[in-house]
Amino acid sequence: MRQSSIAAVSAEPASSNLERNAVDVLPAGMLEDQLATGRPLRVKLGIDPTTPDIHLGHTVVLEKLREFQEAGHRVVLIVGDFTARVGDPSGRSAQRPLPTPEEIEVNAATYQEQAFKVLDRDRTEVRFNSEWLRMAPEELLGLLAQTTVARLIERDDFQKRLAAGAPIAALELLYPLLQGYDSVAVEADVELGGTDQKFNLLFGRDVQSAYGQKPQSVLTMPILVGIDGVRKMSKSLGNYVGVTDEPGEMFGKTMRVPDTAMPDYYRLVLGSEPPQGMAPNEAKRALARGIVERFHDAAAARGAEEHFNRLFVERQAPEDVEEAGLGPYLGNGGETVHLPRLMSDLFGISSSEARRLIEQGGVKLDGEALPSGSLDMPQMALDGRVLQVGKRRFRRLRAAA
RNA sequence: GGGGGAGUGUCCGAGUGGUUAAAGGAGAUGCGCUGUAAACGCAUUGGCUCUGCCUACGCAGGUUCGAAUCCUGCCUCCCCCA
Repeated sequence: MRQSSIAAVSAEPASSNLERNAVDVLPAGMLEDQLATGRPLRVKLGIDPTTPDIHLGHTVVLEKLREFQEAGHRVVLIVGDFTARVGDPSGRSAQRPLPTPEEIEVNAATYQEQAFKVLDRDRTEVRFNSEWLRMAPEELLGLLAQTTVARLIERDDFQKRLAAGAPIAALELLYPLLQGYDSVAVEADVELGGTDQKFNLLFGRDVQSAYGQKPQSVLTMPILVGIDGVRKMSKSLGNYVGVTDEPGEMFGKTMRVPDTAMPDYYRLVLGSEPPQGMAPNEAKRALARGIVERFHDAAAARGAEEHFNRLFVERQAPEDVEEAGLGPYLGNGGETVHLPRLMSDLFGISSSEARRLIEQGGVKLDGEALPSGSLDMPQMALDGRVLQVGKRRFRRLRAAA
């Protein structure tokens, strides 16, 4: 059901460069008129710091903001430290647990830093919306008086929930009003967001009107699918590539993207057309290199690919493997090591899971699978060898001194 | 204020007294294969001092030889009427 909102990117050339890849630019013609005035526009984006990291899904909109900056406009980045405590109902079929104030504070700090991996700091104004949303109750009543319940629940997310008999928290109803008030507070000319933000963005126009401002225009960008190739990229689904992920991790996660989702990644993350006539494997490698280069650098991209080849093509252990002493795991009077306990300690898996992995041939010593039932191994047979658990977990073992 | 209904493993979701660690699906993991951590196929998927033991079906008690399934209280949520 959420799939329908993950719009495929049109390859058609847009009328304006800034409208490239956009799904909606509303109201029709307004942005063009605004641009035609030659006046620098105030372009707003709000991000609620509900999770600690920005991922590639966020960068789709950030890249678009960057283009506005390059065209001479000013970006107003709103860190939704207040709205994070309300919870954006966009695209949700149930209310999600809200982050604590402490989490919000921590996330807000990392968000700004990470956003500047894409945005030009000098042309960005960062504002926290608690600045104006922590308003007097009388003012809040004034804001609430600007709309009706019918208007608030007409959004698709709520209609679906109502039809399914799912709960809608009263708090969630407030969200579009607050986000709209952000636009009033910063006097936004344009607001950007993902397609799932369409309702909120348009609602902001009404709020601005109610406060005697000229309503903003609205531009929505496609939602990037996660590395599962199906659902929206999101931290909570675990299908994301974070902008601060290590190069090797970033490369590997990108290689995991299904071939079918590659064109979207090319267009939305790298801003280029997918290469024609290239073998899928090569095309994906080029994509992965491009992404690592974008968020780290060229050397990191090369290193990440080498690392990838080593692990997944040559099936070898990485160059530098972390060491682990066997001392704490000795049993039988210091003779043997109980592998499940060792593995559970080193890799944070349960010892039952470790046993299963051994049974299934997923545990290797210097590249050779351990026979099933290898639960206790003599310490001397392990010393100096590389223990591999699954595809990606390695440790070089050292006997106790 | 009144009436009705629901809470199951990471998630969704069967199961209404007896081989039930609990169908099925998703996700995840492992193996095989390979052009990739793609796709496809197979397998695994509560924990542990592991041929056995412990814990588990919202929480706390109770009935019973035996309960996720019955009873009581509590908590949370949903719907309808007002």
